[in-house]
Amino acid sequence: MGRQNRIFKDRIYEQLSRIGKGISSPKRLELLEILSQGKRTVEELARETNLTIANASQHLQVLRAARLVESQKEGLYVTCRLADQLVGDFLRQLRILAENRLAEMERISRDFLKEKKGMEEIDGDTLWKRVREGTAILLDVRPIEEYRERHIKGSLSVPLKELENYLPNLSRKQEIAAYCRGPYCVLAVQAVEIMRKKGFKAFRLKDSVQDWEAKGFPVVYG
Amino acid sequence: MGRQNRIFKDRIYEQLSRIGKGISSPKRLELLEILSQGKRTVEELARETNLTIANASQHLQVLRAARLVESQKEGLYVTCRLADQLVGDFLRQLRILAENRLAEMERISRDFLKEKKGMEEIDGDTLWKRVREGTAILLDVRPIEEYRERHIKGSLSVPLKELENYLPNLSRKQEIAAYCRGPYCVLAVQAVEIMRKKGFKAFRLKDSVQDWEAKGFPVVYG
DNA sequence: AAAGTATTCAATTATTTTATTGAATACTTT
DNA sequence: AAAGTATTCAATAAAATAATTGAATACTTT
Repeated sequence: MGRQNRIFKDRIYEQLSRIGKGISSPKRLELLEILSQGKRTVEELARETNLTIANASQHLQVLRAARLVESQKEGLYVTCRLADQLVGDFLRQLRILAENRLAEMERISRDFLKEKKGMEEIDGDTLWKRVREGTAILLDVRPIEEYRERHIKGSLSVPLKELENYLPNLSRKQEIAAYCRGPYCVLAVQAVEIMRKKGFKAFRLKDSVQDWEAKGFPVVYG
Repeated sequence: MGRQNRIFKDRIYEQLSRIGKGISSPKRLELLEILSQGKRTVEELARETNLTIANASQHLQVLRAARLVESQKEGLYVTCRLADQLVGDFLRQLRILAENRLAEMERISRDFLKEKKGMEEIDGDTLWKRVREGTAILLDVRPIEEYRERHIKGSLSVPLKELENYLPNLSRKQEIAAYCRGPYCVLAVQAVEIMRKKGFKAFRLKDSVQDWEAKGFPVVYG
């Protein structure tokens, strides 16, 4: 096939594999998923992923080498962010591919959610209609900064930590849906459990803001 | 965050990383790209990628473990194929992400193509208009089986190996575009070089059939 | 300027992945 | 049934990656 051609191909696929290497470790994928919600310091990332700081820093270097993540010093901390909107889209594609191809994905979710109530698939059209009509209420249970960055139109920011305090403002007659960072973030699951225990009609919306937007529903950018 | 939650996340990201591992090796990416054009035997794959058969077989096992590739014994050979249309789409996304994020991609291509003529970006709309009008001709220089699987509407199958024989049927007055498996396949580059040497007005279309289809142009399935 | 703190670097060890080789397996053809 | 061939398995060595620790760096605050 020609030596030059071989060298060319090897070089190109070498480059493509940089991105593959970036997403070949579970911890790096978790870091990326967190960053898809907004910027974070190395310290925050380490805490959220159960990594030591040195270890998180090392993984972040791999992600920077793959040009998936950018970071800069801001005051005392180094803050990291996804390098591009495209990276977030690509991660969503990866998730969709995995859900389609890897039967284990669904099994793991089912095992985790079994016996938990209110975790059934929610139909977006119905939910959005009810939120608009005011017959259902939609809570964004992520930290407030993430809500400020972008959130589902019509949703209320009630970070999980403040949910208990917020409950008096909610009615037990109304349907309440909670969402967070997506199907593998557990904030909404926890929120629904808390509300169900206290007798609220709570449901979980699996979607992230980006999923919701991809389905054609409206999103508010901060 | 709760032990159960941590275990859940670790399991999910472990699964996602299976796909990441699949695409973390240059050779596996090359195998996948070949398979995106249609099924192949292990032997053919090994030959096209410059791998030993045992080595190719091992990489293919990794790809099967990631559920990206499926294979079955057909007569004397094991034939492999992409497990799903989604896999091909995902690979295209990866390529697009790499082209956007990794400056090296363009540099490597430019270095490879430098001093080669007829490799400039071709505008799809103009090309398609000319092909329709008959003022330009479009050659598919891949092996005929790939053409039969799917090809750009209006294109003619002239596998690279048969190009020399086919040249008498072509006019030096007409514009001739050649395409193959995509921007990192060198068949069209070689075809254009051959034709240019003999005085034909040849150009290269970088797109694969799938790229062409994604841009909204018509494709014929076999 | 000194002290304090967040982050990265460097070195080590453990683990995983890759390439290579030869043997084993499974199917075809004769 | 025997011979032939394509593919995979198994074992090994080489290479790359991951986690851990302590030291070094760079910025802030006092």
